[in-house]
Amino acid sequence: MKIGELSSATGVDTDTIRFYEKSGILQSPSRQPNGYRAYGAEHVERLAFVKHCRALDIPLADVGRLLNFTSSVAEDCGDINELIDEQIKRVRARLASLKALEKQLVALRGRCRDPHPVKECGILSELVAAAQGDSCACHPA
Amino acid sequence: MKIGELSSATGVDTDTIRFYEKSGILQSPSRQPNGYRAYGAEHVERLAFVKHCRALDIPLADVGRLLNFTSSVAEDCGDINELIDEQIKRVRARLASLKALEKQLVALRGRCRDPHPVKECGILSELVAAAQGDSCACHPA
DNA sequence: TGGAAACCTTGGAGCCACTCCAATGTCAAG
DNA sequence: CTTGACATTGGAGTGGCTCCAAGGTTTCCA
Repeated sequence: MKIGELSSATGVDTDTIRFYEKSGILQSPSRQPNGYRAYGAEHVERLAFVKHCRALDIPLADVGRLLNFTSSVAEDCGDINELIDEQIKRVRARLASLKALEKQLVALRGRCRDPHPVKECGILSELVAAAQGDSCACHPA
Repeated sequence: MKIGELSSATGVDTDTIRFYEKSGILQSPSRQPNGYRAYGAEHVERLAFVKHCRALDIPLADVGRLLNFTSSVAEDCGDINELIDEQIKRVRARLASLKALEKQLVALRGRCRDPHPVKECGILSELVAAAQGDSCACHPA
């Protein structure tokens, strides 16, 4: 199985596959006589695992740790729980800050309903006012 | 005003200030005889503007465009509205995908309530199953 | 006055997870 | 025999910083 075939089997770009290999997430496959990478079913599975984890936005370093777990004989999976819990925490923190951000942007946008001369643009004057230390619609006290 | 003073006046790191200068967001200030950067009130204001925009997660390139608007004589501010609207769109798209992601992670986490042997870990078997093409708790059909 | 600590300078590397590119080599179809 | 699709490598670019090393300058305190 060549890299392009692995790519279309998994939906992961060839560049990304090579990148994963270089960063140690995927083991280097054996080579065909012409130098082409030769993959097997186990690579498809491993790469699909990585892809699924990345779809969950799990950092590559943590994906590597999970891959180790799959072949480890560790006593219990407390570390796995912890890893996922941390991921949930990260996502929730980002969600909270994005929600706040959306509010701020909508408030800012509300300062300027229709196009008019730049000098009268509420958005720009909000931003300038904020820069001058005044209170602003987007970041109310 | 030295770079450290500008930094504490605005709460922007000195490295970041130099980075902004290098990327053309802030103009190069004049220099003191000893080579130190010499800033004035206008720099404080401009940098505070940038900081505020960045707090709104507006990309640096767009911040640059906004800075141009503040000193431009453009006819109307339609471009500004558009820029902010795009930013809102980006934030909302990211919000939606993060919400989905949170659901998926929580579902995944639910597969493993308490620590137990790795072989029985619901999280890991979910991820492996997903990698094998089976349906998974985190990405239901 | 001396010496330490705190500042400043530059250039460059590192972060994350890719993504794109150029130059070159290999192979299958028509 | 050519064309096109694939493969290889190494390296640069993305965004927005952040950190570092190796040096120069200034400030503070005993």
